Amino acid sequence: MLIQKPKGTYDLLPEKAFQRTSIENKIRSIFSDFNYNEIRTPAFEKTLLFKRGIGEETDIVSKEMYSFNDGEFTLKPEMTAPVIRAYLENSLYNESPLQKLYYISNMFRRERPQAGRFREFSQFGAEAIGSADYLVDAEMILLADSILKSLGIRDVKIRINTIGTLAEREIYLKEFKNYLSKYLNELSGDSQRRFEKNPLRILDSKSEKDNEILKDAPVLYEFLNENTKKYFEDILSLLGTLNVDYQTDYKLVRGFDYYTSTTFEFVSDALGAQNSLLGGGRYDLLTEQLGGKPAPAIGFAAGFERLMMVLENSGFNFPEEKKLNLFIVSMDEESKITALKLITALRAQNVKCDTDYLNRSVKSQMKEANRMNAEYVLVLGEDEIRSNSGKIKRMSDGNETEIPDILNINSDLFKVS
RNA sequence: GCGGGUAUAGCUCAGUAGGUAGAGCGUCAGAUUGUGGUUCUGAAUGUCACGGGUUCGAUCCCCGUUACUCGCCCCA
Repeated sequence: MLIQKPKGTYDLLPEKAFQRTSIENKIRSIFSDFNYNEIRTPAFEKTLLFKRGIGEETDIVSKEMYSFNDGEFTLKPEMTAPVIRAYLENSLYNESPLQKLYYISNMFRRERPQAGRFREFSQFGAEAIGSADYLVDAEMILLADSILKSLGIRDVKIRINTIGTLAEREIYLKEFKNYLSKYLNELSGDSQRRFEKNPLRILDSKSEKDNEILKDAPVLYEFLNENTKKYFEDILSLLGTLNVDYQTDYKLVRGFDYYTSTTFEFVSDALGAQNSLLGGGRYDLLTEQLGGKPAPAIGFAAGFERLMMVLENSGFNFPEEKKLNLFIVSMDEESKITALKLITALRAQNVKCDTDYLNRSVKSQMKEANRMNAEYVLVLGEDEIRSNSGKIKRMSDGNETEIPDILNINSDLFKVS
């Protein structure tokens, strides 16, 4: 019995891996344009970091983490807490009061896999730490939007909301739970459970009946004070000025404990049930929760697998691997050795070339060259070795060019295209 | 953790009203022996997911298991 990959993981075979890498590079260049710098953190952290950061009660921490060494360490299930940990541990605030960081990294959650959801998955995201200016909120949304736009993605909707301060939310939750308690028996089983654990999440329930009940529920926005509202309105008007197409959604909340005030989400219909492509928000209290000095911060994270799904569904024109410039067909021991010498010299001049290693017939080697999409083929045999001359054949039209001194072939021949 | 669907060649999938399997694509070889893409000819490859039951006989029917997949939950 062959050993199979673990549930919820996947292999990226060469074609897909190349596509993936080229999309990554595109994303990096946008981050760079926005003056965000890459940060890399360990694949695993102390489990305590996630308990404190994400919240002990969340599903992720309570039942989806890959922990080991008697629970001391955990494969990272998300990036914000590790980035903030690194920020605090390395005192990045001493280098510059505003840190603009991005990452592209793998993460791990032991969830039930489904479309767009894996156990080892990849996210790209950004964190801006150190400023409570609403301009940073706007820039963050602009950054996320620019990345998707640069990839030609048009059919995403931007939803934005504010969930206010902790104090404001407490007052609201009291009212909200008071309202819901009248309908508790009518709520879906999931929402009845959420009522105790995380009542805010009832707001984005998928149940129709829940949504019927929510129609007349108190609205969080109305419980926010003037400062909070103004901050939010300032972001919205700025986004309007910048021609960002968004919708406010007063029911948009976030799953993790560390979020405060601004929240946003980019959703796509091309994704199926897991339609959230990107999500983020402000988390002004996280640095303190992790035992560091106060620092207001905002960030977003986007699912890489889901992004690739959207691109594939939208017929995205993925770049292709560079063509093989030259394939050398060899026929005997001596020509094989000469071929290897020759391609070694050419490779040193950045010519992408290869030769046969399976002692195949000339015909099969030609087929192989064709399969590799080689631009030119050179056949090396006894005659060519003896005379140190031969012909390179251009595969697109079969034209052959006389090469007088094979051993010192001019690499410029292959540089065009 | 809960529910639905699926499991046959490397890939996409047929099929047998129960008699141990096929196609297309791909791979390999050949079409007078040193030249590809087209065409033609030929070949290899499957414990028909695994275990049990019914049966003279199961890839097909029944039960169980596992894997994959979609959805709930959760989240990006």
